[in-house]
Amino acid sequence: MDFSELKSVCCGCSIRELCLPAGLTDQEVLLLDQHMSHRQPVKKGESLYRTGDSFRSLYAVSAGFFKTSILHEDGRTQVTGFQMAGEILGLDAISADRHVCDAVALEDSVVCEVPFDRFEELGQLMTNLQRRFNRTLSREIVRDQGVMLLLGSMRSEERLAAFLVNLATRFSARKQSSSELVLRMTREDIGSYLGLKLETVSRLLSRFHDEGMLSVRGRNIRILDPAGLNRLVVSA
Amino acid sequence: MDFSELKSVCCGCSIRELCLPAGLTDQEVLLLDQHMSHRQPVKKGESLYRTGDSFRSLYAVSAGFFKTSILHEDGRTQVTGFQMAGEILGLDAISADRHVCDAVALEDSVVCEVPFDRFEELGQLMTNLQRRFNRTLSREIVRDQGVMLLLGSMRSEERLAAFLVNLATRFSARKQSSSELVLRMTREDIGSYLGLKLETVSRLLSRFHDEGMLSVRGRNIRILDPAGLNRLVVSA
DNA sequence: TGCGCTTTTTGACAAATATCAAAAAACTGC
DNA sequence: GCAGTTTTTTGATATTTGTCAAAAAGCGCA
Repeated sequence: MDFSELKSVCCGCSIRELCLPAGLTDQEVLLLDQHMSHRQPVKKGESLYRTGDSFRSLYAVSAGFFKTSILHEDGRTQVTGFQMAGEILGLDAISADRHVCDAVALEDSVVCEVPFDRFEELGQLMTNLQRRFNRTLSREIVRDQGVMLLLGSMRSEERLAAFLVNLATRFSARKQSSSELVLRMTREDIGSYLGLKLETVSRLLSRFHDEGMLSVRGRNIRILDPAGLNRLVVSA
Repeated sequence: MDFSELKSVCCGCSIRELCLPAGLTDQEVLLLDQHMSHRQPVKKGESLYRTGDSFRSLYAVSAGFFKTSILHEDGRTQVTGFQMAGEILGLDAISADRHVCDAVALEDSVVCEVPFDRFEELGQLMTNLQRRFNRTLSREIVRDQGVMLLLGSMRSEERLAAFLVNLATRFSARKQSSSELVLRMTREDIGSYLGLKLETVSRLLSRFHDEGMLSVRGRNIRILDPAGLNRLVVSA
């Protein structure tokens, strides 16, 4: 997808995404978006924000793909998530009015920027909006705890299987194929997210391939045996 | 501390804790607490709530100590956190109106229960309250991401050191000794939280003890070399 | 198209952590 | 204070994952 195409993709989406599943009408959403949100392209490799930046806005990903990562003093980094269209960036910055992670586009992307002070004002006026937003924040907590489970009690093959199943599920929720994945991140990014070294990720992908569970060609992955993958996640 | 003592400890604390650092006056807090929150003792070993319970209230820990854990289908569990006086339980349940973890008291404890529907109404009326609460939720996200960093990129000794430093810091913020820790959880709980086996936790404690960094007598731990511990966390 | 850089794969080996087992210590209820 | 249970410690060994290295594949750009 090239950049000029992306510019026409974005719709009145940011408020909707911040508060989905919404109780607002389409007209309300559209109205709000027009007044509050600002579409913004981010090129592959660029940072949307960096650790330490002061916090002004949340961002809804309209198109593209991001990763977020935190830095340890000694230079090690931990990828904390991958965000695709319809997902929100910046929730962790509300806490201290300062971004505490880096958000980097892994492909040419578009975000809708929502100034947080105006969003908060609006929440005061619209009960429903605020309620949805509380849920959005809580959902992120639940997601993070799922990652803790993954990192704290799964073995490497289960982690990778869970990661692939999760990606496939999110793609299919966005009406993209759930068996044909194009990874936007490196093996190192995946490894960081899963608490594994890149070589381990590579070996596991090769093994899943050899076992007929996946077809792996670089970053193009086809899931051949979804049930088998799921079995690894649930029981193995 | 026995139970009858605990009953006299709780003050008008729940709203304050939900929204600290607060912009409300003491009188406001007291007023709100009297109308909205309900003090409740929880005996050691009892569950405050369980996975699947429907969500009605948040809880501020007034006194005592809790752990939260999530269950994997196959019976494995992952401890997601330990909560002490002044900390909040239940934020993850807002997402789906249902608790997604178990909260168990690790000693006789007291919580302040805050019915969430009434709290939300109040947030609509008091801008400041809602703003504080957004931050509280975001702070939990940041905390969880810190655990991801710990689980995803630290080695066992760094994890344990980070855990001890974190506990000590939280105790001292509550004006308790930061060098004299009485662990309320088992080695297995610690291991689950840190993504390690209980034997590994035990061995590491013994090693820190032998190296003169800690004095370990069962669950009584004295930190003899805080700087050494910190060095492990930051750079090792 | 081809050159240089980054990413990925694979192998051999090393290190970290888990597993299994058994004894010691601590706690619980009476 | 004692008997039974749970928790903790420690040792010997196994397994998993990481480290180092080198070649292959893929990608960006002149």
